[in-house]
Amino acid sequence: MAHGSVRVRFAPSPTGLLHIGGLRTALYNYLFARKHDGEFVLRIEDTDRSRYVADAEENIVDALNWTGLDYDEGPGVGGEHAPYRQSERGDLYRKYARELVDQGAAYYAFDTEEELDALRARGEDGDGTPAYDSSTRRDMRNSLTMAPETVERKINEGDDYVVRLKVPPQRTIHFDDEVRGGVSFDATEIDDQVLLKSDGMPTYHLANIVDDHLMDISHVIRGEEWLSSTPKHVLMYEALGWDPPTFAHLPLIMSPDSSRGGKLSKRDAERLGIPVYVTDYREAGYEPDGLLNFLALLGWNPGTEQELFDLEEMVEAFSLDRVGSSGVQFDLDKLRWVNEHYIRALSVEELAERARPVADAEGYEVSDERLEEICALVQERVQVAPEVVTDNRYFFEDPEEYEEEGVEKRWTDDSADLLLAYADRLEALDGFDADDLETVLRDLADEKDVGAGAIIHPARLAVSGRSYGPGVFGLMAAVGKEACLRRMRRAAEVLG
RNA sequence: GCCGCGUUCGUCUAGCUUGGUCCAGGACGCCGGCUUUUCACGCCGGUAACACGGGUUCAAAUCCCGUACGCGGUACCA
Repeated sequence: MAHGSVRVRFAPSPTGLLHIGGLRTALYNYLFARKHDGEFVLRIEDTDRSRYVADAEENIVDALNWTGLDYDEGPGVGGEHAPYRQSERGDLYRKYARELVDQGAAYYAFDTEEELDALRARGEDGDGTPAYDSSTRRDMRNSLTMAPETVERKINEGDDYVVRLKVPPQRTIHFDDEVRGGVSFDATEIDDQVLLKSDGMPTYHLANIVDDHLMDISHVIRGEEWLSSTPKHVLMYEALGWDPPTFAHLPLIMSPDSSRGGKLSKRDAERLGIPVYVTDYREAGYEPDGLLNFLALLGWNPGTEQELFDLEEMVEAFSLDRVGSSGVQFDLDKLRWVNEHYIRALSVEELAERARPVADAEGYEVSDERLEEICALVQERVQVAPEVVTDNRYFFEDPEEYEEEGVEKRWTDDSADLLLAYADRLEALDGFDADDLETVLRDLADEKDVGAGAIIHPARLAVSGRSYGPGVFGLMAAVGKEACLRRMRRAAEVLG
């Protein structure tokens, strides 16, 4: 490695809410930095005024805070390379754009977007040669073809111009990628990229390399969509006489929809019920550590059979050479499975804290004590905290209907009588704890000479409306005496 | 179209550098069983893959070539 210390950056564009793929990129950068005792920098790439979204930066910061991916430098926390918003670093980019022009590695161009679009749209000319390719622009209106005085005059007169990278003809640009190995591009395939836009703002390409160099970034870890533009970046590093950082391009997160494929888009994800934004995961009640754990495994593997990691363990196990190179499909089931383990690791109090706002939002009045009792019962059967409430509504309200399949299978001719008898005995009971409920039921079953199941199943159906759930006795105790009696008697009546 | 990257169970993947120990291992999902005179958890078992075609070799998931397919890029967006 050419660099002494590791410095990486997460450089999102504030064009909207932070996407799940962005979080994974941040995670890998974070893991790599911590693993090598390096620094993790947050840089906001807000050079496109037209796509700027005011709240986006705050959302990005919130997401990083929520997941615990602490950055060492960035907006808000500062650092010796501040500022960390590209919109505040404009002069820097203009300076290096000029330097590139002075070195002959870039040039001023006066062609309008419309002219270029028209040329591109024309496709091939009659003789089969393309109307536009990488060499075409060399014959257009720019500082390569015009007299220096003319160029100077046009600029002084306020004509719109851009600065373009002058891609050298006939060259192969090669660079090494930590996850893909060697990658080569033929320079004739590379367009003369705009570096400085006519509004004076840099494009991603210029801003990116200037900042990565000035901020002393050692490793650029980003999504694969950047692989094709990396040769342009390499060319710029060369022209400026800078050492390029080490590159690592991560596989893209794809839509699990086999018929459509492609990058996981907002539309696809919504259609498939997959949350796209980090905010959505937070609202859905996923554990941040669980989300991170899942994301780490999406494109990386530790080389061992370990699947569950806390952040520290992930840091320890992480390495770029175990990052895969093919696109990965998002698997919601696996995320839920991972999250389930994080739910189990919670204390009952912690789970209740998470369930509280859900219960409140649903309008259920429940004491902390009882909510904890419920959490203890369902902790091992929910995958996401809100399900404590939303999948177990019978704790809060009488069931309105009874699961058809369960009734068919468990409700028999003698069920109503047994249930009524059970209810009567419970009514005479002083307390209402699970042990008593069980004793009474088993005694009754013995007397009536039936299996305990003959009462257990109907009781569950009556009290919860379902054929599955936590152990019946604990469940009934949590539901409470009054409600249990009411529900059993009603079921006896309704189901016969 | 062109350029680049990729292709092992439905999905995430191990294995590929240094060919044989792989009739390919793990995990999610799914199915079955055990346990529980209640659901689940747990445990046990099962299902299912080297994209295709040519080489090279005594031997190929592993090396080479080609094809197909997928994805990315091809913007004064990032």
